[in-house]
Amino acid sequence: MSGRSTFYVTTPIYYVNDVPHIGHAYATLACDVMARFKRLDGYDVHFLTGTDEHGQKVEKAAEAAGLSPQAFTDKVSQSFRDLIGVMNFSPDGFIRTTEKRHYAACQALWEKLVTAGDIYLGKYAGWYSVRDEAFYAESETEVGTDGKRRAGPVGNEVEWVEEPSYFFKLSAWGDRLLEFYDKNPRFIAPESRRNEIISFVKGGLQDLSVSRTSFSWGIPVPGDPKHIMYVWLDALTNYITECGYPDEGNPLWRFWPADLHIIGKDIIRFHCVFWPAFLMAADVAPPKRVFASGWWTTEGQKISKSLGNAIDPVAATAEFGLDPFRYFLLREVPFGNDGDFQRRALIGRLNADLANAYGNLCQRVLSIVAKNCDGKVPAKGTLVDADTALLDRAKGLLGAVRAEFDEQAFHRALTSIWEVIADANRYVDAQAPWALAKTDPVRRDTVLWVLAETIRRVTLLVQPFMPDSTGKILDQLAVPADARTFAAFDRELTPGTELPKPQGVFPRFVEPAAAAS
RNA sequence: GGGCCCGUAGUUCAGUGGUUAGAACGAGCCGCUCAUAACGGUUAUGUCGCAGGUUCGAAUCCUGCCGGGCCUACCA
Repeated sequence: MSGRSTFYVTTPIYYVNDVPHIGHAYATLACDVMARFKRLDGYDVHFLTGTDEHGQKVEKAAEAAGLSPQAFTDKVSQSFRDLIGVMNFSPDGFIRTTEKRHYAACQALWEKLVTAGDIYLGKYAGWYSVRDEAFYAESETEVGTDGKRRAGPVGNEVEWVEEPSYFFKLSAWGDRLLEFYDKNPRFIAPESRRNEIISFVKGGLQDLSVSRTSFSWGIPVPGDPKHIMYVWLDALTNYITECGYPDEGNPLWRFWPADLHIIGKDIIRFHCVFWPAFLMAADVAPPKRVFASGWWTTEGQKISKSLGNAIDPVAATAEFGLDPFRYFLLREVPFGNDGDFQRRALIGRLNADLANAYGNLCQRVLSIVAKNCDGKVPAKGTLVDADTALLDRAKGLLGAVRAEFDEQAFHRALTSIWEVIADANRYVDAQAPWALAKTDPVRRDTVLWVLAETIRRVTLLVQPFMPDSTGKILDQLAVPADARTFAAFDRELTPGTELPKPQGVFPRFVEPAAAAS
Protein backbone atom coordinates (compact mmCIF):
# COMPACT_ATOMS: atom_id res chain seq x y z
CA MET A 1 0.00 0.00 0.00
CA SER A 2 1.33 3.41 -0.90
CA GLY A 3 1.70 6.27 1.50
CA ARG A 4 -0.24 8.64 -0.73
CA SER A 5 -3.12 10.64 0.72
CA THR A 6 -6.47 9.07 0.00
CA PHE A 7 -9.44 10.82 -1.52
CA TYR A 8 -12.87 9.20 -1.45
CA VAL A 9 -15.68 10.87 -3.37
CA THR A 10 -19.20 9.54 -3.86
CA THR A 11 -22.30 10.29 -5.86
CA PRO A 12 -25.71 9.64 -4.40
CA ILE A 13 -26.90 6.14 -5.17
CA TYR A 14 -29.62 6.58 -7.72
CA TYR A 15 -33.06 5.19 -7.15
CA VAL A 16 -33.89 2.74 -9.91
CA ASN A 17 -37.39 4.08 -10.08
CA ASP A 18 -36.24 6.64 -12.62
CA VAL A 19 -34.20 6.63 -15.80
CA PRO A 20 -31.01 8.71 -15.85
CA HIS A 21 -31.46 12.41 -16.56
CA ILE A 22 -29.40 15.55 -16.30
CA GLY A 23 -29.63 15.65 -12.51
CA HIS A 24 -27.90 12.28 -12.27
CA ALA A 25 -25.39 13.20 -14.95
CA TYR A 26 -24.60 16.49 -13.22
CA ALA A 27 -23.90 15.11 -9.74
CA THR A 28 -21.82 12.29 -11.17
CA LEU A 29 -19.95 14.68 -13.45
CA ALA A 30 -18.95 16.83 -10.50
CA CYS A 31 -17.61 13.73 -8.73
CA ASP A 32 -15.85 12.60 -11.86
CA VAL A 33 -14.07 15.92 -12.33
CA MET A 34 -13.14 15.95 -8.66
CA ALA A 35 -11.81 12.38 -8.86
CA ARG A 36 -9.83 13.04 -12.03
CA PHE A 37 -8.31 16.18 -10.55
CA LYS A 38 -7.22 14.40 -7.39
CA ARG A 39 -5.75 11.50 -9.35
CA LEU A 40 -3.73 13.93 -11.44
CA ASP A 41 -2.67 15.64 -8.24
CA GLY A 42 -1.22 12.41 -6.91
CA TYR A 43 -3.95 11.25 -4.55
CA ASP A 44 -4.98 7.65 -4.00
CA VAL A 45 -8.56 8.13 -5.21
CA HIS A 46 -11.70 6.09 -4.88
CA PHE A 47 -14.79 7.30 -6.73
CA LEU A 48 -18.04 5.49 -6.02
CA THR A 49 -21.43 5.60 -7.67
CA GLY A 50 -24.27 3.10 -7.76
CA THR A 51 -27.95 2.38 -7.48
CA ASP A 52 -30.46 2.22 -4.67
CA GLU A 53 -32.73 -0.71 -5.41
CA HIS A 54 -34.98 -1.45 -2.48
CA GLY A 55 -38.34 -0.29 -1.27
CA GLN A 56 -42.00 -0.47 -1.93
CA LYS A 57 -41.92 1.63 -5.07
CA VAL A 58 -39.48 -0.71 -6.74
CA GLU A 59 -41.44 -3.73 -5.56
CA LYS A 60 -44.58 -2.30 -7.14
CA ALA A 61 -42.87 -1.16 -10.32
CA ALA A 62 -41.40 -4.63 -10.80
CA GLU A 63 -44.78 -6.19 -10.31
CA ALA A 64 -46.29 -3.85 -12.86
CA ALA A 65 -43.54 -4.74 -15.31
CA GLY A 66 -44.18 -8.43 -14.73
CA LEU A 67 -40.67 -8.96 -13.43
CA SER A 68 -39.20 -10.08 -10.16
CA PRO A 69 -37.77 -7.18 -8.17
CA GLN A 70 -34.27 -8.44 -8.81
CA ALA A 71 -34.78 -8.80 -12.56
CA PHE A 72 -36.37 -5.35 -12.65
CA THR A 73 -33.54 -3.68 -10.77
CA ASP A 74 -30.93 -5.50 -12.85
CA LYS A 75 -32.46 -3.87 -15.88
CA VAL A 76 -32.78 -0.33 -14.55
CA SER A 77 -29.45 -0.39 -12.78
CA GLN A 78 -27.85 -1.12 -16.13
CA SER A 79 -29.16 2.16 -17.55
CA PHE A 80 -27.15 3.99 -14.89
CA ARG A 81 -24.08 1.96 -15.76
CA ASP A 82 -24.60 2.93 -19.38
CA LEU A 83 -24.53 6.61 -18.43
CA ILE A 84 -20.94 6.10 -17.28
CA GLY A 85 -19.88 5.35 -20.82
CA VAL A 86 -22.00 8.08 -22.35
CA MET A 87 -20.52 10.75 -20.07
CA ASN A 88 -17.01 9.29 -19.83
CA PHE A 89 -17.18 8.97 -16.06
CA SER A 90 -14.35 7.23 -14.27
CA PRO A 91 -15.78 5.53 -11.18
CA ASP A 92 -13.67 3.04 -9.27
CA GLY A 93 -16.69 1.28 -7.87
CA PHE A 94 -20.34 0.77 -8.69
CA ILE A 95 -22.44 -0.38 -5.79
CA ARG A 96 -25.92 -1.86 -5.79
CA THR A 97 -27.86 -2.06 -2.57
CA THR A 98 -29.05 -5.53 -3.56
CA GLU A 99 -25.55 -6.93 -3.25
CA LYS A 100 -24.77 -9.44 -0.47
CA ARG A 101 -21.95 -7.29 0.88
CA HIS A 102 -24.42 -4.48 1.40
CA TYR A 103 -26.80 -6.71 3.35
CA ALA A 104 -23.89 -7.68 5.56
CA ALA A 105 -22.83 -4.07 6.10
CA CYS A 106 -26.35 -2.82 6.88
CA GLN A 107 -27.04 -5.63 9.28
CA ALA A 108 -23.71 -5.12 11.02
CA LEU A 109 -24.43 -1.40 11.36
CA TRP A 110 -27.89 -2.17 12.69
CA GLU A 111 -26.53 -4.51 15.33
CA LYS A 112 -23.99 -1.93 16.36
CA LEU A 113 -26.75 0.65 16.79
CA VAL A 114 -28.82 -1.80 18.84
CA THR A 115 -25.84 -2.56 21.06
CA ALA A 116 -25.22 1.14 21.51
CA GLY A 117 -28.81 1.51 22.65
CA ASP A 118 -29.82 3.81 19.82
CA ILE A 119 -32.47 1.58 18.28
CA TYR A 120 -35.71 0.57 19.98
CA LEU A 121 -38.98 -1.02 18.93
CA GLY A 122 -41.98 1.30 18.87
CA LYS A 123 -44.96 2.14 16.73
CA TYR A 124 -44.92 4.21 13.61
CA ALA A 125 -48.07 6.19 13.31
CA GLY A 126 -49.16 8.70 10.80
CA TRP A 127 -51.63 9.86 8.21
CA TYR A 128 -51.48 7.31 5.43
CA SER A 129 -52.91 7.58 1.97
CA VAL A 130 -53.66 4.15 0.55
CA ARG A 131 -53.87 5.61 -2.92
CA ASP A 132 -50.51 7.42 -2.72
CA GLU A 133 -48.98 4.61 -0.64
CA ALA A 134 -47.36 7.29 1.45
CA PHE A 135 -47.43 8.77 4.90
CA TYR A 136 -47.98 12.47 5.34
CA ALA A 137 -47.00 14.79 8.12
CA GLU A 138 -49.99 16.24 9.91
CA SER A 139 -49.02 19.67 8.58
CA GLU A 140 -49.35 18.35 5.03
CA THR A 141 -52.93 17.27 5.57
CA GLU A 142 -56.08 19.27 5.96
CA VAL A 143 -59.61 18.50 6.96
CA GLY A 144 -62.11 19.32 4.25
CA THR A 145 -65.63 20.66 4.60
CA ASP A 146 -66.91 17.09 4.53
CA GLY A 147 -64.89 16.33 7.65
CA LYS A 148 -62.49 14.05 5.81
CA ARG A 149 -58.74 14.54 6.09
CA ARG A 150 -56.88 14.75 2.83
CA ALA A 151 -53.30 15.18 1.68
CA GLY A 152 -50.93 14.88 -1.21
CA PRO A 153 -50.74 16.47 -4.61
CA VAL A 154 -54.25 15.42 -5.60
CA GLY A 155 -55.81 15.51 -2.15
CA ASN A 156 -56.40 11.84 -1.56
CA GLU A 157 -58.06 10.79 1.65
CA VAL A 158 -55.74 9.76 4.47
CA GLU A 159 -56.33 7.55 7.47
CA TRP A 160 -54.54 7.20 10.79
CA VAL A 161 -52.38 4.08 10.61
CA GLU A 162 -50.11 2.56 13.18
CA GLU A 163 -47.59 -0.17 12.58
CA PRO A 164 -44.76 -1.58 14.66
CA SER A 165 -41.46 -0.03 13.71
CA TYR A 166 -37.95 0.24 14.98
CA PHE A 167 -36.75 3.73 15.74
CA PHE A 168 -33.37 5.39 15.79
CA LYS A 169 -32.99 7.75 18.75
CA LEU A 170 -32.22 10.75 16.61
CA SER A 171 -33.75 13.03 19.26
CA ALA A 172 -30.76 12.32 21.48
CA TRP A 173 -28.25 13.50 18.89
CA GLY A 174 -29.14 17.15 18.38
CA ASP A 175 -26.49 18.66 20.63
CA ARG A 176 -23.78 16.32 19.41
CA LEU A 177 -24.66 17.13 15.80
CA LEU A 178 -24.54 20.86 16.48
CA GLU A 179 -21.17 20.42 18.13
CA PHE A 180 -20.01 18.40 15.15
CA TYR A 181 -21.10 21.13 12.71
CA ASP A 182 -19.41 23.70 14.86
CA LYS A 183 -16.10 21.84 14.92
CA ASN A 184 -16.29 20.97 11.23
CA PRO A 185 -17.27 24.15 9.43
CA ARG A 186 -16.51 22.56 6.08
CA PHE A 187 -18.88 19.65 6.66
CA ILE A 188 -21.84 21.19 4.83
CA ALA A 189 -21.54 23.23 1.67
CA PRO A 190 -22.60 25.57 0.28
CA GLU A 191 -22.94 27.88 3.25
CA SER A 192 -26.66 28.48 2.76
CA ARG A 193 -27.32 24.75 3.16
CA ARG A 194 -25.26 24.67 6.29
CA ASN A 195 -27.42 27.42 7.77
CA GLU A 196 -30.54 25.50 6.86
CA ILE A 197 -29.34 22.31 8.47
CA ILE A 198 -28.20 24.01 11.64
CA SER A 199 -31.49 25.78 12.02
CA PHE A 200 -33.32 22.54 11.37
CA VAL A 201 -31.38 20.67 14.05
CA LYS A 202 -31.74 23.56 16.50
CA GLY A 203 -35.48 23.22 16.05
CA GLY A 204 -35.30 19.82 17.74
CA LEU A 205 -35.12 16.32 16.32
CA GLN A 206 -37.63 13.52 16.46
CA ASP A 207 -36.76 9.87 16.53
CA LEU A 208 -36.57 8.29 13.14
CA SER A 209 -38.54 5.30 11.97
CA VAL A 210 -36.02 2.91 10.45
CA SER A 211 -38.05 -0.19 9.64
CA ARG A 212 -41.28 -1.17 7.90
CA THR A 213 -43.43 -4.26 7.88
CA SER A 214 -45.57 -3.21 4.95
CA PHE A 215 -43.27 -4.52 2.21
CA SER A 216 -40.57 -7.12 1.89
CA TRP A 217 -38.19 -5.92 -0.86
CA GLY A 218 -35.30 -4.84 1.28
CA ILE A 219 -32.84 -5.84 3.93
CA PRO A 220 -34.34 -7.77 6.87
CA VAL A 221 -33.76 -6.51 10.37
CA PRO A 222 -31.41 -8.90 12.19
CA GLY A 223 -33.40 -11.10 14.56
CA ASP A 224 -36.77 -9.74 13.42
CA PRO A 225 -37.10 -10.46 9.70
CA LYS A 226 -40.72 -9.30 9.46
CA HIS A 227 -39.16 -5.86 9.60
CA ILE A 228 -37.36 -4.46 6.59
CA MET A 229 -34.83 -1.67 7.04
CA TYR A 230 -36.36 1.54 5.88
CA VAL A 231 -34.80 3.79 3.30
CA TRP A 232 -31.99 5.77 4.83
CA LEU A 233 -30.39 3.20 7.02
CA ASP A 234 -30.19 1.03 3.92
CA ALA A 235 -29.29 3.69 1.35
CA LEU A 236 -26.70 5.79 3.19
CA THR A 237 -24.80 2.75 4.39
CA ASN A 238 -23.64 2.05 0.83
CA TYR A 239 -20.80 4.51 1.33
CA ILE A 240 -19.20 2.31 4.00
CA THR A 241 -20.25 -0.98 2.44
CA GLU A 242 -17.92 -0.08 -0.39
CA CYS A 243 -15.03 0.27 2.04
CA GLY A 244 -15.70 -3.17 3.49
CA TYR A 245 -17.65 -2.29 6.62
CA PRO A 246 -17.63 -3.85 9.17
CA ASP A 247 -14.27 -5.30 8.17
CA GLU A 248 -11.84 -2.54 8.92
CA GLY A 249 -9.07 -4.78 7.64
CA ASN A 250 -10.48 -4.45 4.13
CA PRO A 251 -7.95 -2.65 1.93
CA LEU A 252 -10.63 -0.16 0.88
CA TRP A 253 -11.25 0.80 4.50
CA ARG A 254 -8.35 3.23 4.11
CA PHE A 255 -10.75 5.48 2.20
CA TRP A 256 -13.12 5.99 5.12
CA PRO A 257 -14.10 8.58 6.23
CA ALA A 258 -15.15 9.84 2.83
CA ASP A 259 -13.68 13.16 1.79
CA LEU A 260 -16.73 14.26 -0.14
CA HIS A 261 -20.31 13.20 -0.70
CA ILE A 262 -21.74 15.14 -3.60
CA ILE A 263 -25.53 15.03 -3.53
CA GLY A 264 -28.59 16.86 -4.79
CA LYS A 265 -29.98 19.48 -2.47
CA ASP A 266 -33.14 17.41 -1.95
CA ILE A 267 -31.35 14.82 0.15
CA ILE A 268 -29.15 17.08 2.21
CA ARG A 269 -30.90 16.45 5.48
CA PHE A 270 -30.40 12.73 5.24
CA HIS A 271 -26.71 13.17 4.55
CA CYS A 272 -26.04 15.96 7.03
CA VAL A 273 -28.27 14.95 9.92
CA PHE A 274 -29.17 11.26 9.81
CA TRP A 275 -25.92 9.99 8.36
CA PRO A 276 -23.44 11.53 10.83
CA ALA A 277 -25.80 10.57 13.67
CA PHE A 278 -25.92 6.94 12.54
CA LEU A 279 -22.16 6.83 12.19
CA MET A 280 -21.35 8.53 15.46
CA ALA A 281 -23.79 6.19 17.22
CA ALA A 282 -22.00 3.23 15.63
CA ASP A 283 -18.63 4.68 16.55
CA VAL A 284 -17.62 5.21 12.94
CA ALA A 285 -16.12 8.51 11.80
CA PRO A 286 -18.56 10.74 9.87
CA PRO A 287 -17.67 11.90 6.35
CA LYS A 288 -15.61 15.05 6.02
CA ARG A 289 -17.81 17.01 3.68
CA VAL A 290 -21.20 16.96 2.01
CA PHE A 291 -21.76 19.25 -0.94
CA ALA A 292 -25.31 19.83 -2.16
CA SER A 293 -25.65 20.71 -5.82
CA GLY A 294 -28.58 22.64 -7.21
CA TRP A 295 -31.23 21.81 -9.77
CA TRP A 296 -31.34 22.49 -13.46
CA THR A 297 -34.24 24.13 -15.16
CA THR A 298 -34.45 24.26 -18.93
CA GLU A 299 -35.05 27.52 -20.78
CA GLY A 300 -36.42 28.99 -17.56
CA GLN A 301 -38.89 26.17 -16.95
CA LYS A 302 -38.95 23.48 -14.33
CA ILE A 303 -38.12 20.10 -15.73
CA SER A 304 -41.13 17.87 -15.51
CA LYS A 305 -42.38 14.72 -17.06
CA SER A 306 -45.63 16.38 -18.10
CA LEU A 307 -43.82 19.14 -20.00
CA GLY A 308 -41.52 16.56 -21.53
CA ASN A 309 -38.62 19.02 -21.34
CA ALA A 310 -36.08 16.78 -19.66
CA ILE A 311 -32.53 17.12 -20.88
CA ASP A 312 -31.34 13.77 -22.11
CA PRO A 313 -27.58 13.45 -21.63
CA VAL A 314 -27.38 11.04 -24.55
CA ALA A 315 -29.03 13.49 -26.93
CA ALA A 316 -27.06 16.46 -25.61
CA THR A 317 -23.69 14.77 -25.98
CA ALA A 318 -24.64 13.55 -29.43
CA GLU A 319 -25.54 17.04 -30.61
CA PHE A 320 -22.88 19.19 -28.94
CA GLY A 321 -20.14 16.72 -28.21
CA LEU A 322 -19.36 15.13 -24.90
CA ASP A 323 -16.62 17.44 -23.69
CA PRO A 324 -18.41 20.68 -24.55
CA PHE A 325 -21.45 19.39 -22.66
CA ARG A 326 -19.31 18.49 -19.64
CA TYR A 327 -17.63 21.90 -19.81
CA PHE A 328 -20.88 23.80 -20.05
CA LEU A 329 -22.48 22.09 -17.05
CA LEU A 330 -19.63 23.06 -14.75
CA ARG A 331 -18.74 26.43 -16.26
CA GLU A 332 -22.12 28.04 -16.71
CA VAL A 333 -23.40 27.84 -13.16
CA PRO A 334 -21.57 28.20 -9.85
CA PHE A 335 -21.59 24.71 -8.38
CA GLY A 336 -24.20 24.63 -5.62
CA ASN A 337 -26.55 27.08 -7.34
CA ASP A 338 -29.56 26.21 -9.40
CA GLY A 339 -28.92 26.58 -13.10
CA ASP A 340 -30.87 27.17 -16.23
CA PHE A 341 -30.00 25.05 -19.22
CA GLN A 342 -30.30 27.32 -22.23
CA ARG A 343 -29.44 26.13 -25.68
CA ARG A 344 -28.22 29.61 -26.63
CA ALA A 345 -25.97 29.79 -23.60
CA LEU A 346 -24.51 26.39 -24.32
CA ILE A 347 -23.77 27.28 -27.93
CA GLY A 348 -22.34 30.59 -26.77
CA ARG A 349 -19.95 28.87 -24.38
CA LEU A 350 -19.06 26.26 -26.91
CA ASN A 351 -18.16 28.80 -29.56
CA ALA A 352 -16.73 31.61 -27.44
CA ASP A 353 -14.81 29.66 -24.81
CA LEU A 354 -13.94 26.44 -26.57
CA ALA A 355 -13.78 27.07 -30.32
CA ASN A 356 -12.66 30.72 -30.35
CA ALA A 357 -10.57 31.16 -27.24
CA TYR A 358 -9.02 27.81 -26.41
CA GLY A 359 -9.32 25.72 -29.57
CA ASN A 360 -8.28 28.53 -31.84
CA LEU A 361 -5.36 29.43 -29.61
CA CYS A 362 -4.05 25.88 -29.95
CA GLN A 363 -4.68 25.83 -33.65
CA ARG A 364 -3.08 29.20 -34.47
CA VAL A 365 0.01 28.43 -32.43
CA LEU A 366 0.44 24.87 -33.61
CA SER A 367 -0.03 25.71 -37.23
CA ILE A 368 2.66 28.42 -37.12
CA VAL A 369 4.91 25.89 -35.45
CA ALA A 370 4.11 23.30 -38.10
CA LYS A 371 4.87 25.71 -40.92
CA ASN A 372 7.93 27.40 -39.46
CA CYS A 373 9.63 25.06 -37.07
CA ASP A 374 9.91 21.93 -39.13
CA GLY A 375 7.07 20.36 -37.14
CA LYS A 376 9.14 20.27 -33.98
CA VAL A 377 8.92 21.95 -30.58
CA PRO A 378 10.64 25.29 -31.27
CA ALA A 379 13.89 26.35 -29.62
CA LYS A 380 13.58 28.24 -26.37
CA GLY A 381 15.84 31.29 -26.58
CA THR A 382 16.33 34.16 -24.15
CA LEU A 383 13.11 35.07 -22.36
CA VAL A 384 12.01 38.68 -22.10
CA ASP A 385 9.58 40.17 -19.57
CA ALA A 386 6.50 39.54 -21.69
CA ASP A 387 7.46 35.87 -21.91
CA THR A 388 8.03 35.32 -18.23
CA ALA A 389 4.88 37.27 -17.39
CA LEU A 390 2.75 34.85 -19.39
CA LEU A 391 4.62 31.79 -18.21
CA ASP A 392 4.33 32.88 -14.60
CA ARG A 393 0.58 33.28 -14.91
CA ALA A 394 0.35 29.76 -16.33
CA LYS A 395 2.58 28.39 -13.58
CA GLY A 396 0.48 30.06 -10.91
CA LEU A 397 -2.66 28.34 -12.12
CA LEU A 398 -2.02 25.02 -10.45
CA GLY A 399 -2.17 26.47 -6.95
CA ALA A 400 -5.16 28.62 -7.77
CA VAL A 401 -7.10 25.81 -9.38
CA ARG A 402 -6.26 23.42 -6.57
CA ALA A 403 -7.70 25.87 -4.06
CA GLU A 404 -10.90 26.18 -6.10
CA PHE A 405 -11.25 22.41 -6.30
CA ASP A 406 -11.00 22.17 -2.53
CA GLU A 407 -14.19 24.25 -2.47
CA GLN A 408 -15.79 22.49 -5.44
CA ALA A 409 -15.77 25.91 -7.13
CA PHE A 410 -15.48 24.43 -10.58
CA HIS A 411 -16.73 27.53 -12.36
CA ARG A 412 -14.06 29.65 -10.68
CA ALA A 413 -11.36 27.12 -11.51
CA LEU A 414 -12.39 27.36 -15.15
CA THR A 415 -12.59 31.14 -15.03
CA SER A 416 -8.99 31.37 -13.79
CA ILE A 417 -7.77 28.99 -16.46
CA TRP A 418 -9.57 30.89 -19.20
CA GLU A 419 -8.03 34.17 -18.04
CA VAL A 420 -4.65 32.72 -18.93
CA ILE A 421 -6.00 31.53 -22.27
CA ALA A 422 -7.08 35.11 -22.96
CA ASP A 423 -3.65 36.34 -21.88
CA ALA A 424 -2.08 33.91 -24.32
CA ASN A 425 -4.23 35.17 -27.18
CA ARG A 426 -3.24 38.75 -26.35
CA TYR A 427 0.38 37.67 -26.26
CA VAL A 428 0.10 36.12 -29.73
CA ASP A 429 -1.21 39.40 -31.10
CA ALA A 430 1.38 41.48 -29.29
CA GLN A 431 4.31 39.29 -30.36
CA ALA A 432 3.02 38.63 -33.88
CA PRO A 433 5.12 35.53 -34.55
CA TRP A 434 4.03 35.56 -38.21
CA ALA A 435 5.85 38.86 -38.60
CA LEU A 436 8.87 37.64 -36.66
CA ALA A 437 9.08 34.76 -39.11
CA LYS A 438 10.42 37.25 -41.65
CA THR A 439 12.59 39.36 -39.36
CA ASP A 440 13.78 37.36 -36.39
CA PRO A 441 13.31 33.58 -36.54
CA VAL A 442 15.12 33.06 -33.25
CA ARG A 443 12.75 35.34 -31.40
CA ARG A 444 9.84 33.78 -33.29
CA ASP A 445 10.83 30.37 -31.98
CA THR A 446 11.05 31.60 -28.42
CA VAL A 447 7.59 33.17 -28.67
CA LEU A 448 6.17 29.94 -30.05
CA TRP A 449 7.86 27.93 -27.35
CA VAL A 450 6.37 30.17 -24.68
CA LEU A 451 2.95 29.72 -26.23
CA ALA A 452 3.21 25.97 -26.60
CA GLU A 453 4.42 25.71 -23.03
CA THR A 454 1.52 27.85 -21.82
CA ILE A 455 -0.94 25.69 -23.71
CA ARG A 456 0.65 22.62 -22.15
CA ARG A 457 0.15 23.90 -18.61
CA VAL A 458 -3.36 25.10 -19.25
CA THR A 459 -4.30 21.84 -20.90
CA LEU A 460 -2.99 19.75 -18.03
CA LEU A 461 -5.39 21.61 -15.77
CA VAL A 462 -8.35 21.30 -18.12
CA GLN A 463 -7.96 17.53 -18.27
CA PRO A 464 -10.45 16.69 -15.49
CA PHE A 465 -13.20 18.60 -17.27
CA MET A 466 -12.58 17.46 -20.82
CA PRO A 467 -10.43 14.34 -20.79
CA ASP A 468 -10.76 13.39 -24.46
CA SER A 469 -10.18 16.80 -25.99
CA THR A 470 -7.27 17.65 -23.75
CA GLY A 471 -5.76 14.26 -24.55
CA LYS A 472 -5.78 15.22 -28.22
CA ILE A 473 -4.16 18.58 -27.51
CA LEU A 474 -1.46 17.00 -25.38
CA ASP A 475 -0.88 14.50 -28.19
CA GLN A 476 -0.36 17.41 -30.56
CA LEU A 477 2.22 18.82 -28.16
CA ALA A 478 3.84 15.39 -27.95
CA VAL A 479 3.49 15.37 -24.17
CA PRO A 480 4.25 11.79 -23.17
CA ALA A 481 1.64 9.82 -21.26
CA ASP A 482 3.75 9.81 -18.12
CA ALA A 483 4.07 13.60 -18.17
CA ARG A 484 0.40 14.46 -17.91
CA THR A 485 -0.05 14.50 -14.15
CA PHE A 486 0.50 17.55 -11.98
CA ALA A 487 3.76 16.04 -10.79
CA ALA A 488 4.97 16.85 -14.31
CA PHE A 489 3.48 20.34 -14.29
CA ASP A 490 6.94 21.89 -14.34
CA ARG A 491 8.37 19.47 -16.89
CA GLU A 492 8.72 21.90 -19.77
CA LEU A 493 8.44 21.04 -23.43
CA THR A 494 11.69 19.89 -24.93
CA PRO A 495 12.74 21.84 -28.02
CA GLY A 496 13.27 19.63 -31.03
CA THR A 497 10.62 17.10 -30.09
CA GLU A 498 8.79 15.89 -33.18
CA LEU A 499 5.16 17.08 -33.30
CA PRO A 500 2.22 15.54 -35.16
CA LYS A 501 0.24 17.56 -37.66
CA PRO A 502 -2.10 19.97 -35.82
CA GLN A 503 -5.81 19.38 -36.01
CA GLY A 504 -8.72 21.38 -34.60
CA VAL A 505 -10.17 19.95 -31.42
CA PHE A 506 -13.14 22.22 -30.71
CA PRO A 507 -15.10 22.93 -33.88
CA ARG A 508 -17.54 25.83 -33.91
CA PHE A 509 -21.14 24.83 -33.46
CA VAL A 510 -23.37 26.04 -36.26
CA GLU A 511 -27.12 25.68 -35.89
CA PRO A 512 -28.35 23.27 -38.55
CA ALA A 513 -30.96 25.81 -39.72
CA ALA A 514 -28.35 28.54 -40.11
CA ALA A 515 -26.06 26.21 -41.99
CA ALA A 516 -28.80 25.39 -44.45
CA SER A 517 -29.68 29.01 -45.26
C1' G B 1 -47.02 31.68 10.55
C1' G B 2 -41.45 31.14 11.71
C1' G B 3 -36.44 31.01 9.55
C1' C B 4 -32.74 31.77 5.55
C1' C B 5 -31.34 33.95 0.88
C1' C B 6 -31.75 37.09 -3.36
C1' G B 7 -33.27 41.66 -6.32
C1' U B 8 -26.54 45.72 -9.55
C1' A B 9 -25.44 47.34 -17.49
C1' G B 10 -29.72 44.01 -22.96
C1' U B 11 -28.18 38.96 -20.49
C1' U B 12 -25.39 36.11 -16.63
C1' C B 13 -23.11 37.69 -12.49
C1' A B 14 -18.77 39.99 -9.22
C1' G B 15 -18.40 43.75 -5.74
C1' U B 16 -20.65 43.40 1.70
C1' G B 17 -18.59 51.00 4.32
C1' G B 18 -14.24 54.83 1.23
C1' U B 19 -11.62 57.81 -4.92
C1' U B 20 -15.59 58.82 -11.39
C1' A B 21 -19.80 50.81 -9.46
C1' G B 22 -16.72 46.17 -12.35
C1' A B 23 -16.21 41.37 -15.54
C1' A B 24 -17.93 38.15 -19.22
C1' C B 25 -21.32 37.48 -23.21
C1' G B 26 -24.04 40.42 -26.67
C1' A B 27 -23.84 45.51 -29.68
C1' G B 28 -20.90 49.65 -32.41
C1' C B 29 -16.20 51.30 -34.29
C1' C B 30 -10.82 50.41 -35.38
C1' G B 31 -6.66 47.14 -36.14
C1' C B 32 -4.39 42.38 -37.44
C1' U B 33 -4.25 38.35 -40.95
C1' C B 34 -0.93 33.16 -37.81
C1' A B 35 -5.71 30.77 -36.84
C1' U B 36 -11.88 27.34 -36.47
C1' A B 37 -14.56 34.91 -40.49
C1' A B 38 -11.07 33.09 -35.23
C1' C B 39 -7.64 37.16 -32.37
C1' G B 40 -6.49 42.15 -30.35
C1' G B 41 -7.79 47.35 -29.24
C1' U B 42 -11.66 50.63 -28.19
C1' U B 43 -16.69 52.85 -27.25
C1' A B 44 -21.54 52.73 -25.10
C1' U B 45 -24.99 51.40 -21.82
C1' G B 46 -26.74 51.26 -14.82
C1' U B 47 -31.71 56.84 -10.29
C1' C B 48 -26.90 49.28 -7.63
C1' G B 49 -35.90 46.91 -6.39
C1' C B 50 -38.54 51.28 -3.61
C1' A B 51 -38.72 54.59 0.78
C1' G B 52 -36.63 56.15 5.18
C1' G B 53 -32.47 55.94 8.78
C1' U B 54 -27.16 55.44 10.83
C1' U B 55 -22.39 57.62 9.02
C1' C B 56 -17.70 62.58 7.17
C1' G B 57 -19.00 58.72 3.48
C1' A B 58 -23.81 53.13 1.80
C1' A B 59 -24.70 48.89 -3.77
C1' U B 60 -22.34 47.53 0.96
C1' C B 61 -25.04 48.49 7.86
C1' C B 62 -30.37 49.20 10.18
C1' U B 63 -35.96 49.59 9.53
C1' G B 64 -40.24 49.22 6.51
C1' C B 65 -42.39 48.07 1.84
C1' C B 66 -42.59 45.59 -3.11
C1' G B 67 -40.95 41.34 -6.06
C1' G B 68 -38.60 36.32 -6.37
C1' G B 69 -36.52 31.73 -4.32
C1' C B 70 -35.44 28.07 -0.52
C1' C B 71 -36.19 25.45 4.37
C1' U B 72 -40.05 24.28 7.97
C1' A B 73 -38.43 15.68 8.73
C1' C B 74 -39.57 9.91 7.45
C1' C B 75 -40.90 9.80 -1.62
C1' A B 76 -35.91 8.00 -3.28
